[in-house]
Amino acid sequence: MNIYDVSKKANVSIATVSRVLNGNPNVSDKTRAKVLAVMEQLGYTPNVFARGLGLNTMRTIGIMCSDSSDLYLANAIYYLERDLRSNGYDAILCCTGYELETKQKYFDLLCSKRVDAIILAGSKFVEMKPRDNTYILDAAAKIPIMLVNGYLEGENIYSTVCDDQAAVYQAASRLIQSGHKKLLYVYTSTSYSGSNKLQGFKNALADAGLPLLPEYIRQCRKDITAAKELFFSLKKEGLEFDAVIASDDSLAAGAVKYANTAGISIPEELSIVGYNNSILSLCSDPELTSIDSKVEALCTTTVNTLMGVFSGGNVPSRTTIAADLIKRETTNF
Amino acid sequence: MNIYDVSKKANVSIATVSRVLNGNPNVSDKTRAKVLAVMEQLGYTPNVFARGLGLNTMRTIGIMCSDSSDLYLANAIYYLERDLRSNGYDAILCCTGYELETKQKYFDLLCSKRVDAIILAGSKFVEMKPRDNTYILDAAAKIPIMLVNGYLEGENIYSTVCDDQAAVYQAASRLIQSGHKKLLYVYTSTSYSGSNKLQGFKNALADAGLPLLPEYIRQCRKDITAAKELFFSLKKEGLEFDAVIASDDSLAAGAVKYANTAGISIPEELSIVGYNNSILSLCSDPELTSIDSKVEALCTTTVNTLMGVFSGGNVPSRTTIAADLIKRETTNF
DNA sequence: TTGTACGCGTTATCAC
DNA sequence: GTGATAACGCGTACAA
Repeated sequence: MNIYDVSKKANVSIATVSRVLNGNPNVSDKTRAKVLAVMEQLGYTPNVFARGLGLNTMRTIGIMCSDSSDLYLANAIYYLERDLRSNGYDAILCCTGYELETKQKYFDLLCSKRVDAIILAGSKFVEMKPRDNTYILDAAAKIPIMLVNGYLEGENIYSTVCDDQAAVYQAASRLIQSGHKKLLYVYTSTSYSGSNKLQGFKNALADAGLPLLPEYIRQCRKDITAAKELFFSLKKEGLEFDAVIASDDSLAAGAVKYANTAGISIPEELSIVGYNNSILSLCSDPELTSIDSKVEALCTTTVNTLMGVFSGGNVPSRTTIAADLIKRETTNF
Repeated sequence: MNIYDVSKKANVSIATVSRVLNGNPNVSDKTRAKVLAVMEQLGYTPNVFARGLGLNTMRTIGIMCSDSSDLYLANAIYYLERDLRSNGYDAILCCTGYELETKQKYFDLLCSKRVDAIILAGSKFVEMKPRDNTYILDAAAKIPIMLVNGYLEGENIYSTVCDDQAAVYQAASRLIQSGHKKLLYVYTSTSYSGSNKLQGFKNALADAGLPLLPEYIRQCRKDITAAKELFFSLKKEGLEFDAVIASDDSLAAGAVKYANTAGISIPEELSIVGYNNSILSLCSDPELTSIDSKVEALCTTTVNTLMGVFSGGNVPSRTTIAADLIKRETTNF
């Protein structure tokens, strides 16, 4: 079942069939109707491989993420796929894990699959050492590379980021304004996004004239139980804190469980702010005040930018989107 | 940059290059080394479209799910992609939403993309009315259809399911044995998986000689807050219950929040069992006893079965995997 | 062990 | 407005 069968049955050439297929206006209405009827009758579908061979594109985008079961990334993938599809593109998903070597390997793999672009979801792809990013720059020589909530400068590389720094700055400032003096910042990673959040925290303290004490900045695995234990051990250390800002809801959820267990009242004795406005912020009791990092907007913008790149438009290499502070029960502002 | 360039530079024919490419043993070591060197030097990658055109396969599997940001499905997608890739297959992701019409549309779309098989993740694809499933049966005439935690009988259709019925039966029986008399069952949907769970509940009551009261079987949106409100309204109705079995952790999490708010002690006054052993079971306080539906095993088995189908092996059209009851803090067994 | 020639199903470029 | 034909790049009989 191919274009020849259709052309034969419709008494036209394959060129005409192809024209009908691709909406070329240079076909008479009569011929078009005839061809369409035959296609319908034969249940003909064009072969995407042959088409890909000629056009050298399959209208397919590679999406890379470290772990599609991560709450944030799962949402990102959902929105990316949805928006790509509504633009007529398929998404090939590729979960790379966290090691540089496998990330590079999968990157090459996607390139060799002739995807039309690669979207890097999450801030885990840009490495600290510039030379560890050359594989991305190399790929950008061939196809557009889109970063969702990550930033890398380079030709044919486009970033859409959330203004994490401003968001954390705002949250910390709010806490300080409402009387908190001992803010604890807990974070999971030092990625692009992670270091921006931390910077926002530092700036807020500085602008409020509060001291920046290293023991009030702690790292923790992205794990509710691990976070809970961290807070208990901090308490044991004798560290006093009246507010927690977490770089991820899971850590904030751990803080809630810690406070509930230790008999510390929220938000009277301890205020807590999470990040990502995930399902965990609704599952926690009391519910988490959390920073909404606007995944959907980030993804939609990324896809729109990509479409702009395809159509040769002049698109910004970097777009920043403001976060939202969602107030719930773990803060009194 | 194609196979001709390589053959020219290596002074061999394209056939030889092709043989090297595909690991054909009929090439002398010397020639092979020469060709490989040239490939390396030119940075040559075979064109997948041309290859796909000849072989009529791109080693790509379509994964369909209703919503990739759903906790359960996000995990399923992760494992499916991982296992497919380790078998040398790519995964095209397709989130269909919940409407039959769009599901059908995306199904056709994937078929027209000439994927080698379609994996249906989650039990939301098999409809109650048999005629609403004909689109799946039709597709199965062309390519294998794999169901993850859903069941449909038909040629070239393979199901891997979790024994939900036995799992709920066991949980309910345990609750009854430990002295509970008024078990409330809350569920989200009446899919294949959903009706099995319910049947397990009914059987447990029957085998224990307890009455089956319709007011003790309630439906609720998959939403923590909605669930919490449901329990409050049931209490207001005057319904008494000493145990809750939920078809999803989100409903169980709602039950925990209800009990905490209403001052009901867990598990002394109210025992709660969730389903899926998701992150919510760890976020709840106390942590949820939950049924682990073994997503990873389900996915691995699905992919293995699919590989069996491809290699022409005799594979079972239906595989059942036992669930695990993970005991935590919301039950006293 | 190696090479030649054709088929795969499109799209695009001509000529008419 | 339509038709013939040449790419597109690879796999693979078949021949040597």
